[in-house]
Order: sequence, then structure tokens, then C-alpha cells
Amino acid sequence: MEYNFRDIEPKWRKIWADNKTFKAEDDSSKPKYYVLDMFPYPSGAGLHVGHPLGYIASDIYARYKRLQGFNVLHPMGYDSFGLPAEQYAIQTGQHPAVTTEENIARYRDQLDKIGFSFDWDREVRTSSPEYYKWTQWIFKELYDCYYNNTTNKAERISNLISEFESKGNGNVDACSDCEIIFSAEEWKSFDAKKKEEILHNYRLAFLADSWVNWCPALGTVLANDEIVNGVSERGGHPVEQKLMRQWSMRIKAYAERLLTGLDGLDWVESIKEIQRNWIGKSVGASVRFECESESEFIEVFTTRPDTIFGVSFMVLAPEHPLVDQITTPEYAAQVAEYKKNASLKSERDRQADVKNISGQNTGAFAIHPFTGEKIQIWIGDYVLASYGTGAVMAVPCGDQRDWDFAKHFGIEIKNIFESIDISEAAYAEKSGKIAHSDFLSGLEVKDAMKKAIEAIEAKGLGKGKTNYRLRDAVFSRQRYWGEPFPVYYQDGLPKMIHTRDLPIILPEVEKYLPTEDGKPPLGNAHKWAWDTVDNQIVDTVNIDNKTVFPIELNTMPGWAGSSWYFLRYMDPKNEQEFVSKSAADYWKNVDLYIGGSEHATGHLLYSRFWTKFLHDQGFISFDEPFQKMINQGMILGRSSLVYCQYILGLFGDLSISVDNPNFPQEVLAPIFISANKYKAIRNADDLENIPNEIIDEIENIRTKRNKIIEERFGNNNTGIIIDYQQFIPKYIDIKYVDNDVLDISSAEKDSLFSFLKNADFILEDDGTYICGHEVEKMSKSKFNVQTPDELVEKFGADTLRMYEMFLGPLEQFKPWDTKGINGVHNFLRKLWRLMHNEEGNISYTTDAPNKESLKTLHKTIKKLSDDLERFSFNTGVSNFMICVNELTEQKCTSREIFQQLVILLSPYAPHIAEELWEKLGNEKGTISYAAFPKFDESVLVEANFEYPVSFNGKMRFKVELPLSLTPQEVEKEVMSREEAKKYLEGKDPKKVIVVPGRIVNVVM
RNA sequence: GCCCAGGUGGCGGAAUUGGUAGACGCGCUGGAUUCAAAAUCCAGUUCCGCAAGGAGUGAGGGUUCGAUUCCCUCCCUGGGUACCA
Repeated sequence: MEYNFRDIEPKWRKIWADNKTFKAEDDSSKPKYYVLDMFPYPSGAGLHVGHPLGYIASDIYARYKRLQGFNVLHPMGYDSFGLPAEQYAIQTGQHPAVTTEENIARYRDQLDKIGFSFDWDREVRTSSPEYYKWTQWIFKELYDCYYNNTTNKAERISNLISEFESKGNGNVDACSDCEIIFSAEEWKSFDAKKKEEILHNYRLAFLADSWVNWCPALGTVLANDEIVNGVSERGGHPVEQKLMRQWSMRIKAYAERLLTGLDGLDWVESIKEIQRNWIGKSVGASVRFECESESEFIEVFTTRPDTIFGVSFMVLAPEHPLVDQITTPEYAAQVAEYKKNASLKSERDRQADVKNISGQNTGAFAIHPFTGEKIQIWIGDYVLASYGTGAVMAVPCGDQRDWDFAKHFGIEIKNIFESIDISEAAYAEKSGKIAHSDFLSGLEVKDAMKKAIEAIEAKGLGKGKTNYRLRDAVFSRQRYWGEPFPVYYQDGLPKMIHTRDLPIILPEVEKYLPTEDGKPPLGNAHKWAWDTVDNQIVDTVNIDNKTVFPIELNTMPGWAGSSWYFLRYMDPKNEQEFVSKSAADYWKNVDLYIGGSEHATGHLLYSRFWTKFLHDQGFISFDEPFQKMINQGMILGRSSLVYCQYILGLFGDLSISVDNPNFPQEVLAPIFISANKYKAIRNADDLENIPNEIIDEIENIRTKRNKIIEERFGNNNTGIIIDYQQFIPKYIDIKYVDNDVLDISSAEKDSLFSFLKNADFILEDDGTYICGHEVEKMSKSKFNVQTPDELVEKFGADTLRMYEMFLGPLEQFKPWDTKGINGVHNFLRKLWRLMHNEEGNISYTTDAPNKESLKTLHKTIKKLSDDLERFSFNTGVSNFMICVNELTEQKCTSREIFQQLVILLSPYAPHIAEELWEKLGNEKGTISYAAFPKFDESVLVEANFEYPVSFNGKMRFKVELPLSLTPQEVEKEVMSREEAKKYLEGKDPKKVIVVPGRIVNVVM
């Protein structure tokens, strides 16, 4: 019997499912290992071959760890709330839950076909109420906490309230937006509303008016990481700034820990670097500048306090609250004009306009805190309202933007650097000596910074300060298909619904669009009010604002559910807790996380934030979610192109028109030219350089068609216009293309490509039509999407698994090309044949294996272990091929060898491995928990070594010598050879390098 | 602009610590088998050259007995980021 994957694969998948072979045990004496794939969003398009790449790698690793005796947690689930399902619902009226369910079923079916060893009993979906009950609970926990900078962790808001009650907030060091200082007495005098507003400035989940990225096309706000190049990541719609009352997450509180925590993670440096940049720590000082005419201060943040004597003007952001107050009457009109223009510009325009320097003098002056000099105050949109204090002290000699601004408006540029020329550009290096700076003169930059901060603090002007670029994350979305907030509003104040009443289930709505008065889609829900007497959701008509209140209309963003899902897998059915302490203590964080790098500033930052928070509150014992991460590269599609020309015009008799109903349509059919001939035309810079035979072929087509016109209209002066250089590329579905050869007869039957019918083809000389190709992202519109399903159908899951790994290093971006898949499939057939006789029956001997085969086996064990340890899955596949090639050559029949080889292979190709394992007479069951083969070094010990002999580093010949020889003996042996004499050309070598067991190099 | 990856045959890629460059697979060429095809097997396949030989890992330079590997300068491709004071 030949290798028949069509029988083998479904058989084993059924056995695994029936026996729950991959069920992970929560209490086990075995060491644990947690392998996780990034949560997929179940899109309507299903999986293409790029998606399973990471899943295959993690599955191989999970299976490897099982063979090594680990208790492996390898779960899968769905990030099933999200925009696409909702957009689809808006278009079709279908409930997102229904389409999501269908999509999940499709995903599951596709995943199942690839033979993954997931523990499906642990599946979670973010959109299921059992799951989002706990997302709502975590939100409540965040709401109930603030960040204490002294203890450096999140603490209960009740502690903060007691502090306020006894001492006020004067001594509180917390992460907060609170701008007022109050005493205990004042606190007690505030009414409930005021108190709540103050507390919102401290809570980790809080409600605030904030400038948000509003996307009108999607009808919702977006987080910073959901915007790419100024447009929405999903859909590419424009985004504008809008002030809205929104739920936010005080991720800023964790900025420092998110930054330093990166050092302990085993992630690629580039992702850590992206996060570092996103957090954007800068160390400096805040300094207050007194205004000349007002009793106001302008507070600035600077990273260069050492350059304070170089300040020659100040710039405020146009939105800065002091602008109107300080502007002098003669500048008022211009300032108002400038502010208006700036507000009309979108964030994107402002960014795109970097080279255009703009600004406006306010006419006001500030007082330099050390020199007492008057300095002009300007506004300019290069200063951002949302960073630092929205104001800068401009030091044109030390900052290029300030320098440009000063030059542009003719403001004085002071030089406070010793022997540095600043006539052409600012000097931004943080080195050198400070000059003309009173008490800082003569100091090195580093020392001057220290001294400047000391002086600023001594004078009470400000203090040393660290700023982060990281902004608090907007947590509200004006969408339907997301987690509802467990919040109702009483007198405009948010109130949390009690934990025992969770989950608050997403209500039904008739329409998924915003309401007519601009409220989010949940505003359409009829049953969406909270009854505080019966503690249940009731109809909105019952709202009396006494005992029945309106519920929050926003929903949570996509990253809510995905920020903690890895914890739920540990204990997915727990109804009492989001995860039990014991499960979390046993499984701890994810040992290996595989997924794309596109989540660097979103998901990966938010889950680190939530994990740290849950750790602070003592729910879990670790504070990083993903210890090691590998980012798989995207698999790019290889699109196929045909080159065609439509006949658009005629020359000659004007009375004959293509619009004439009698006009023969076949004359207008397109002409297709094969890729190599197309290239020949393209490469010819001049019409005259086009190869004659191509011109002849085109002319034959012209003649043929002109003849048809002549026969129809009896006019031989009319002909079609063909431009040799006007062939244009057109996508053709890759399923009709094999090895770049287009199957015209199949493709023309497809209604999408019916333009191929009746067309003329200029073929290659061998009569085939060759397509051109382009390597680009897979997409429906390019007809280059390869689904795993057809490949599994044609070659089997084991072949697909091995081929995806064989393509190249996991992290690399690589083009998909099915050309090589036959080679991998042949390998599996070869393996099958190795263990079967000519009649197709399993065939092995139980004698001791011969030395050569043992060597091959142990060499393979060594290589594969190394490959797995460094996640080099592609070389793993190569090493299997080498092994089977060698064993075939050796005519190996040893059961002992076969057994070990099959175990070794089982993570990569589990179905065939199970089948062979069974046929080799092993106990009924599964290979999944066999013991990974042990490497025996002694098998590989050799007596001799074939020394490569180089002359000046160039390998010339080889000499086999015993390894027991000393370097001197090796040199003597080598130099006595005939070949050596030939390359020496009678000369004496200058030097001979002998590295025992490695190489001989002769220097001449 | 700044930061981070990467650049090796016709193609995907290998070379793990500075030690035989091009493993393995695809493709291609020739042959065997076959009525034929598929499949299989054998031989060859970095480039130039009939050969001897020479060149060769993006380009140039350096360190070294020896460099795809280490250092410097530059070019190209991909990713991130972009007035962050």
C-alpha cells in the first residue's frame, strides 16, 4: 500500500478528538509548559496559508515539549468581538453574533484539518457572556484602583479616600490628572459630585473629557495604535480630533514598569525597541516662567535644563489655556486667526507640514527666572498641546526646531556653547562645555544639567521631572459589537453594577447604526436601563432617574478581551473567578508566544499593563504575560499576471464603427501575450528593437481580424489599431496557473475570466502561455490567496505542515510558492517506502541496527534537538530529508532506528508518525507521549578525519588522517602528499596552520 | 531624518563558536524504465572558461594564517517612528 494520507489523517484526527489526547491537566507532577498563539479574529474570509504558519510552529513545539515530558497547555480561541462583523451587520442586517458564529465554524473546520494538538476543551471567545463577565469585572477592578507612586503599585481607591479624609491630597504621590490641592476639611466639604470628579482624576479606569481620535466613517473613536499614517487601521478612513467624554485607562501610571520590564523578556530586540519608543521616556525638569504682566506662570518641560541661559523666547501650543489671557490687544486679532487656522488643520496635516514653519507673536513677555530678562512669548503649532505642559522654553542654539523658528522670525539666537559654531544649525549633542551661563559656565553638559536642576529646585521654580510620550488609552467605542460597560448613570455620575449581577449582556438592537441624535448604537436598544431595586436590566421606558437609570451606551474596545485571555485558558470554566489562584500559580505566564509583530504597540502593551495591574492586586503571582515571543513573518502571495490589449479603435473608413450592431465582436476580443515575449517588448527601448517574430505574430492576428471586417463590410481599407507597447498586466487567479503556465481552457470557463474566451494568444515558442508574477500581500482582489484547504486536500496536512516550515526561517517575510511542495510530499512518500516492502507491507527487522544507520540516526537526533531549541524549523525539515535519504541508501530495515525516527518526526508530521508507530507494533494509543530520543554521542566518535587542506585560505584537496595525530604529524603527512607539492610550486611554505579535527591551512 | 532587521546560485534557503560557501528542496539538462504518461531511479547543475585555471556571499576598505560570520564607510530592500521640547 502506498502512502495514503487521505485515509491516515482523518483516522488519527478522530482518535485524538475521541480520546481527548491533548487535554492539559491542571494538577500534574510534570513541569508545565505554556505555548500560545496570538488570538485570531475570525474573519469572513477564512484562513489563508499565512495564518497557520505560526500555529504550525507552535504546535510542533508543543508536541516536542510533550515528548520531553512536560505538561503542555496549548489552547486556542477567538477574539470574536470586532469591527468587521459589525460593518457587515450594518450592510446586511445580519446579527454580528450570527456571522461570527459562522466564521468561527469555518475557522474551526480549517484548523481541524491541519492536525493541531489544541486542547479544545479550553476554547474561549471574547464575545461570549461567560467570558466577558470577567472582562467587565476587570474593568470594575481598574475603576476601583489608583496608582500609588510611593509604593509603586495599584491600590484600592478606598485607601485614597481615607487619605483625603485625614490629610487631603497635598502629600499624595499618585498618578493623576488632578490639578487642585485640597485639605481634609475641603475634601469633606465637597459634594458627592465634586468628590467623584476628583476621584476620576485618580482611578485607573476613568471618565474624562479628552481629545480623542474621532473617525466619522466608522462612527467611533480610535486608540493611537489603531491609527496608521493618520487614517484608521481598519478601512483607511480619515480621523479628526474631537473633545469627548470617554472612558480611559491610566496606562501612563505603568509607563516606567512597562519600560523596565522589557529587559527581562525574551523578545526580539526590534519589538522591545518599538515599545520603548512608544513609551518615549525623557528625563529633564519642569520650570516655571513668570509672565510679565499677569500673575500667571508658564510651566515648561525641558530635557535640557543646562541650556536655560540660552532661552531667547517661549512657544505655547495654540490650544494652551493661557494664550487668550496673555495676548496683548494689538496682537489679539492675529493670534485668534492663527489659533483658528491651527484648529482647522487635522493632526495629519500638522504632521505632514513639518517643513513649514509657522507661529505668531502674542506680544506678551515672560521673565527669565535667572537673568530677569524679558523674553517674547509666541504660539506655534510645532508645540503639541498634549505633550509635557504644552509649552516650551525655546533654546535656538541647542534645538533645531527652535533654531529654525528663530531664524524664520528673526529672533535672537544666543550661543551658550563653548567654541561651537551655531551659525548654520543648532548644536543638539549632549556633550561639550556650557558658556555665557552664569553659574553653569565652564561645566560639562552632564554636570551642568545636575547643577541647573539643583538651582531650579532651590529657587522653587520647578523640579527634576521625567516625561513619557505614552498617552492614556481611550477605552470607549461608539460601537455595538463589543463588551458593554457594567455602568449606569445616576445624576450624570457613573455607578458600577455589582459584581454578582454580572455579566451585563449585550442587548438586542434593531439597527447597528448610531441613533439619529448621534448616540452610539446601544442608544437604539429598548431594554437598556438598570433597575437598582431588582438589580436587573429593564426597559428604557422605565427610566425615572430615581431607581431606574440609563446604562452606558459605549462598548469596550477590541483590546479589552484580548488583554487577559491567556489567563482564562488556565481555568476557562470557572464561574467564581476570572482564574483561580491555584491554576494561575501552576501555569504562570506564557512560555512561548507566537504571532505577528503588528501588535507591538497595541495588544502586547495593553496585556502587559493589565497583567501588571492584576499582579499588583494579588490575583496572579507574575507581572509579565509573555516570557518568550517569536514573531512570524508574513507569507506573501505570488500573484499571476496576464498581459493583454483590448482593441479600442479602428482606422480607415469612418462609416464603420465598433458600435455598429453588425460589427463582428470577435474582432474586439483582447489579445494576450505570454510573459517572456511581453518582456521582450518592454525591454526594447525602440519599436525597431522588438524581435521580428513577435511583430509577425501580432501582425498575423491583425491580418486575420481585418479580414473578418473586410468579409463583413466588404471594405479593405479598415483595420484595427494595435499598439505593440500597450499590453497591460491583469491579475489572473493562481488556481489556473501551474508553474507560471496558464491553463487557458480551465480559466476561460470561470465567469471572472471569461475575457479569455475567443481571445488571441501570443504564446511561447513551446506553445504555452507563461504568466508574469508579482510578490505582494495576499488579497482577494489580486486572486493570489492560497487557502490551506486545497493543499490539505491535494497533499495532506503533514505535507502542508512540513512545507510551511520548510519555506524558510519563521520570522522572515517570504513569498508563498507551491512549487516546492512536491519535494516535501515526496519526502513523506520516501519515508513510507523506507519502512515498507515492494508489496506495500510494513517491513522491518529486530536485529541490532548497523553502525552507519545508528550514526545517521544520532546525527539527526542531535541536529533536530538543536533546531527545535533555537526554533529553526526549516533546517529541521532538511535534516529529516537528509536522514531518510541516508537510511534509504543504507537499505536500513532496523525497527529500533525506525521507532526513534518516527518519534522524532511526530511533532512535524503527526499523522504519518502515528500510523507508522502503530504499524511498527507499538501498543495501541498515541505517539504523542512517547519519550523524545536520547542523543548518544559515542555513536558518532570517529577515528579518522578528512582534513581539508587550504592554501592561503582556499581549499584545494582533502587528506584523511587519524584524529590521534599531533599537529606536527598532521603537517608532515599533508606536506608529503603529491597534491601539496603541486600547489607549493617548489616553494617553501611560510607557515602551516593545523587546527586538529578542523582544517589545515598552508600560508605561502 | 532617526531607530531596528535584512542583502548568499535561475528560485526558497543552509553554513549554530572566525575554519571545506552554496547543505536540503524546487527548477533545469541528460540518461534509465515505460506502448505512453505519471511515478521512480541514475548523473549533472554558482559564474567565466574547451581545459588548465580564475572569480565569487550588496559595494569598497580593514583585522586575521583563514571572514557569509568581527570592525569602518557607503548602497539597496523591508519594518517602526516622525515636530515628544
